[in-house]
Amino acid sequence: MQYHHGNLREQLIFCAYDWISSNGIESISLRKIAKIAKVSQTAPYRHFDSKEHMLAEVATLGFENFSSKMNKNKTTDNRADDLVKCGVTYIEFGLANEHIIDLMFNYPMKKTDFPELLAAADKAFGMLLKRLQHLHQGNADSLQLNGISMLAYVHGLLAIIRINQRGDTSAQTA
Amino acid sequence: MQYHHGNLREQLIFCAYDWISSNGIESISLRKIAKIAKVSQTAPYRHFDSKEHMLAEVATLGFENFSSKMNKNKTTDNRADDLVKCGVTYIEFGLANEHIIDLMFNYPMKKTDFPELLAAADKAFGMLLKRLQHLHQGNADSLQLNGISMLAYVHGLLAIIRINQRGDTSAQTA
DNA sequence: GTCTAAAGTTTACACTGTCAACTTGAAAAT
DNA sequence: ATTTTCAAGTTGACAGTGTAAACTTTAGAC
Repeated sequence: MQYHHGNLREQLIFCAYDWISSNGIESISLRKIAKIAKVSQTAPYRHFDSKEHMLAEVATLGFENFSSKMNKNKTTDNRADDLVKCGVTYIEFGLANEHIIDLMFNYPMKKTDFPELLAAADKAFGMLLKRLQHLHQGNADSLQLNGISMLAYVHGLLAIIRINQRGDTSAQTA
Repeated sequence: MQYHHGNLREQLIFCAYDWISSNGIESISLRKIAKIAKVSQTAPYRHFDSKEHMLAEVATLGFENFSSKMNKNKTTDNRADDLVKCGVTYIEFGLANEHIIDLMFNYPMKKTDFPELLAAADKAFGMLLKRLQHLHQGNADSLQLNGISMLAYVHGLLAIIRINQRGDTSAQTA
C-alpha cells in the first residue's frame, strides 16, 4: 500500500523495543535500528521528531505491556493475597524487563511532553494504586500506609534488588 | 610541582561533579569538562581509563558527600525521631542533588568494577541500615519490616516524588 | 647535563543526532 | 488517462562524541 515498508513507524518501535530489551538504553542509536529495519539512517525522521520522541513511544509500549500483565491479576476477595500478587507482578516485570523499565522510570524524559506516554503511565499506576487502596480500605487499622507508600515500597524494593544484582552495595546485610 | 595543572585528576572530578549537578548526566562529555579544565580533549585519558571510570569517581564523591551529610544525624535515644531524620536526610539529599543521585543509582555502572565506588556505596548504605535496624530492634513487635524493607521504602518514596516532579504519572491520587 | 617517564598535545577514526536537498511513487484532481 | 501533489523515502553533510596512536614537553634521578 505505502512506499517501501508498509508500516515503518510500528516496525521501528518494535525494533527499538527489542534492541533495548536485549542491549540496554545507552547503546541504542537511531541509525542502528534504522539499519535493522532496512531503511536509510534518516528514515525515522519521517515518523518521529527526534530520538527522544521515538523512545517515548517505546516507553509507552512498555507501560502498555506492564498494564496488560497487571490486568491478568484479577482481584479476588482475599485482599492480602491480592497485595502479594500485585507486588510480585510488579517486581517480576521489573526483573524480566530490566532495560525497558530503565527506560520507563530512570530515563529522564519529560512525560508531559508526550501525552500518550503520560496516559499509558497513568493507567498502569492507576491499576496498581487501585489494588493497593482496595486492600488498605479493607484493613484500615492494620498498617498506616496509604497507596503511595505501598507503591513506593514496591518500587523501592525492586530498585534495591536490581542494584544488588548489578554487583553492588551489599545491602543484604540485614 | 607538576606539568601544567597541579592536580588535574581531582580538578576533573570536581568539574564533572559540578557539571552533572547543574546539567545532568546525559549532557556531559569528556571533551567539555576537559575544555572547562583548560586542557586538551584527551588529557583526561592520562588519569582515567575511560569516561565510565571518571564517572565512577564522580559517583564515589557523591556517596561520600551523602555519607557526610548522614553522619551529622547523630543517633539519639528517641528511635522514632532517628528514623524520621534518617529518611528525611535521604530524601532531602536526593531532591537537592537529583542529577548526582541519578548517577549514583540509575546510571548503569557495574560497581564491582570500581572498588572505590563500591566501598563508598557500602559505607553509605551501611550507615542507613544501621540506623534503621537500630530502630527496628528496639521495637521488634511494631512493624514487621526489616532494614532492607525500610531502605526500599525510603528509596522508593524518593523515586516516586521525583517521578512526580518530572511532570508525571499523577500518582498523587491517593 | 643527559635520561627517563609521567603528563600533556595533536591528529585521526568511527560513530552519533539531525538538517537540507533530492527522489520516488501512490493516490487525488483534472 | 494524464497530470499534479505530497507523504515517505534517499543521499550527503555537519558538528559533536569516545578513544587510540604518535608526538612533545618538562620535572626530577642519575
